Amino acid sequence: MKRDLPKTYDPKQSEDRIYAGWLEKGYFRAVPDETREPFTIVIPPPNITGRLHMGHALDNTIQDAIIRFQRMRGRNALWLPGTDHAAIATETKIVAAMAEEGLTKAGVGREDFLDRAWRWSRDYGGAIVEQLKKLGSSCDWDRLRFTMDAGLSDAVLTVFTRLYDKGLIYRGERLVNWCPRCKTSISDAEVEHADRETRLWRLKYPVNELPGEYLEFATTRPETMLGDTAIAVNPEDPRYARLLGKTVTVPIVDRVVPIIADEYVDMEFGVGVVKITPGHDHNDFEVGARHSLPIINILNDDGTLNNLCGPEYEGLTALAAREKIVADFGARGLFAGADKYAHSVGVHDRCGTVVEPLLKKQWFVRMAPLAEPAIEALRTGELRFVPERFGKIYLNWLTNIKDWCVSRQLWWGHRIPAYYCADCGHIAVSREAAAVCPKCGSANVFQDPDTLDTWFSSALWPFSTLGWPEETADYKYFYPTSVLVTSYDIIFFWVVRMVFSGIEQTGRLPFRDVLIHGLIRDEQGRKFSKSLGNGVDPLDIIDKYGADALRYMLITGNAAGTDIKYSESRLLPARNFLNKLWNAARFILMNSGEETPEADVSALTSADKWILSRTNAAAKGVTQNMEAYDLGVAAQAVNDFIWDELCDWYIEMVKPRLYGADDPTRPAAVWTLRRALTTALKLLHPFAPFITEEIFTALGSGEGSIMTSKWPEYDPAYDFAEDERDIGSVREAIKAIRDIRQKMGVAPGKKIAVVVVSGDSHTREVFERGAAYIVSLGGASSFAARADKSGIGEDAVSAALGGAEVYIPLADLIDKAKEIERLTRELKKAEKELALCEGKLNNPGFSAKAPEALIAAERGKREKYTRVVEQINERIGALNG
RNA sequence: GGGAGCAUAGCUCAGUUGGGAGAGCACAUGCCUUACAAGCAUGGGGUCACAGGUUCGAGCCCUGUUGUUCCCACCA
Repeated sequence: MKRDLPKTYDPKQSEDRIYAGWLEKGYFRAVPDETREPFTIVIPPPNITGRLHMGHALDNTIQDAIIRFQRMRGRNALWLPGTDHAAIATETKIVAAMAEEGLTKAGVGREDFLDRAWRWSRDYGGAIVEQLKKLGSSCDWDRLRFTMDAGLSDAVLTVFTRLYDKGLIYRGERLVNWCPRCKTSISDAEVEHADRETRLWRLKYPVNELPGEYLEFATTRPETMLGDTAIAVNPEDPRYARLLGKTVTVPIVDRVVPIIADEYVDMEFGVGVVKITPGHDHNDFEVGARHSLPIINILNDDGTLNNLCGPEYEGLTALAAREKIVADFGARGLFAGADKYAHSVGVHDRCGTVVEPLLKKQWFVRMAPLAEPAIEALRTGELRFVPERFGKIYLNWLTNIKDWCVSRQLWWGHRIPAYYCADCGHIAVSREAAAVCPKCGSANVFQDPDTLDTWFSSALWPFSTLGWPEETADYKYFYPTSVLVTSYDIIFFWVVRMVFSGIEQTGRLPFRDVLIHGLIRDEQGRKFSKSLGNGVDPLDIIDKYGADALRYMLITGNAAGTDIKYSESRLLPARNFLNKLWNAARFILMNSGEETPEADVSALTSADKWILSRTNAAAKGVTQNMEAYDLGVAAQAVNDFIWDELCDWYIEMVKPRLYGADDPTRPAAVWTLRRALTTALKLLHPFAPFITEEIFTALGSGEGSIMTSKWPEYDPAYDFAEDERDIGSVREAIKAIRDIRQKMGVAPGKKIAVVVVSGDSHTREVFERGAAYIVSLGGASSFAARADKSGIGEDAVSAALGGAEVYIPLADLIDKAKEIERLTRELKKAEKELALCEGKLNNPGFSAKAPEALIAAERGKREKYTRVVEQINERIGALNG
């Protein structure tokens, strides 16, 4: 296999085999070891609702790159995988699947439904694990966790009861966001706002104390008037001062309600009058609380009107009721008009249904005391976001936080451990099911039917996965974790909740660093979504280009926290780069033979020292960037090193030495090639694990797997600054030769002489590449000796010295070329200015009408730039001469 | 209303102690040169959105303006 590598790299031949090998060797496994420092990442658990998408591929590529880097650096690296039960998302999917069989939740019952949900979670959870493996993820699969595992559920119970005992969880009747389709409450974070085109209706209520007078108001939701318990104006509003304290009658339900004054009413908006419906609007609820207004709920759980609305309205949908109300008002002469109006409405992020504020008894987490230490952690710098700006978003949200509604009217999830006594009404919250009421002894107790918000369990993920609340060895050793990697869209949902849960429950931050990445979008910048049909399956891409190419594409050309516009064309440069590496490896294997020359610094040529020094620099740069989480810059640095320096320069330079089988410097070249390549492979391994392993094995370094090999650190023994400068000079010289030919007007075929500071193979390199003659720093004899050694030949030497057209020391040459370049730019600029003022002066309208001062100024400019152009031309001429 | 981004080559984007304006793709020219045409060599292409300021020096720091994206809140 060593010699017969194919011309193009085929990932399919390698990836599955290599991954199986890693698994077999147990390289992903991590166990506590007090002699080593841990490095821990917990995976953001994917939802078991379906297959992984490109966003997951990005998220997990970043994590794998970091964990592989740390593992190679000697840390005891654990990447803990798992999946999330995704309560509402999964339940919605299962309900939809059941509907196709003609089944409903109520029809099959709770137990049967949960059976289906468990089957679902096993099927999809398994598929997700397979996808992660295809990507090359080096997770410790023995530790695979699921948010509904026994251990994790136990953690949920512990946290819920603890918070309850501390008074941080309470049950209360509040306006919650109610999804009439999913028939559950949802948290504020689950409500999205969407712009809708609607109408602003103007309606009137008769004022009871002043017959014939009406109070006009505006509303976007006429149907809620059935639940009105007041009508409000601004206390400062002179138009309505005389009406305060009087009452109006709400028609249809014939309810007499007061006219009240409240700051909340904006005098500028509409006619400055608002109907107050405390049962169906958050602002109205607060107004109602201030004025002790009754609260009337007019809706059923499915969003239709209930029996408080009278027989004509009961059962109607809100939309149907709206039309009927408007018609009714019209019939009573209480309709004052309607205007087109665009405003935003809250919709459920999972199903897009318009959310109804409804009065419900729900469980809440008291946020103020929990938010405080989470805010403090960021302020003190103990918690760090990368990039930093996401810290501001985190703070902004935490400082405005409201209590978190955690109960959901769903079956799939962690059931709330609250037990109600049907006889005395006592509520007991405990880890164990209560058989009898602890207060009255009645056996007539039942558990709360609701479950917890899915984020309640994910909030515990960094420690519940490690065995907490037990003080396990894993928990003690691997917690707190090192870095959390996720996208910015779940900072509110998840990151914040992990932070305050970690602080509250474990007394420590769950992680120090939070690395935030962006979202993957399509070529038009749109999110991937089912409805747009623009989704891409990472597995298809892996099948076509290989996992390495996908990973490499996702990492490069992107800074942390910014979105990536995905297009398949971005895979090509990644694939091409990996193929370049593949062929460099082929070349080295073809030429290295069986021998493994020892390192002997004295035998190394300048070129060898140069690439070793550059290798060293690459290792240093990549390491620094990896530590700073600048993965894109790190990957680019590896790319530049491999392609530009190793392939385009060193391999080209070293070819003559390799082709001459008895060249005395050949072993040094082979040794250097292998060392440079090996280092490059290691630096690339976090991003492209498969191809690097394949080549590493083929090289037969004796280090075993690249996964467990030692990360290349900066090594002062291979820092050859002088040789770096030398080759740098050669490279400059080659570029300069072309420059000087063009810019100094050396005729084609004419010879130029260039001084370089170095000898042997570089001289030859300059000679061949530049198609020019070269004199080295030591003068004629030195050049002759070196030219002879490098095989240029005596004829060429004499030609170089005798027939040179131009002779300039290298440093001057470079400076001069740059100076000429600069002058040329200035010349262009001056010529442009000159043309501009000449254009003005030649314009007859300008000379006739413009003020004299302006014309004089333009003349001055013309004179100035004419002189400047002249001067620059002179200087360029002098340099060329 | 509050907040955070973005604006750099035709396209997609990198670019932190402030000093060289860059990469990939595309384009042009010449090459199947014994690792690689998924390649090599060379080249053209820039008002770093605009206007000020600080500085010896600004793509980068400060102020303002314009355009654009996203997040949060939301006036019936």
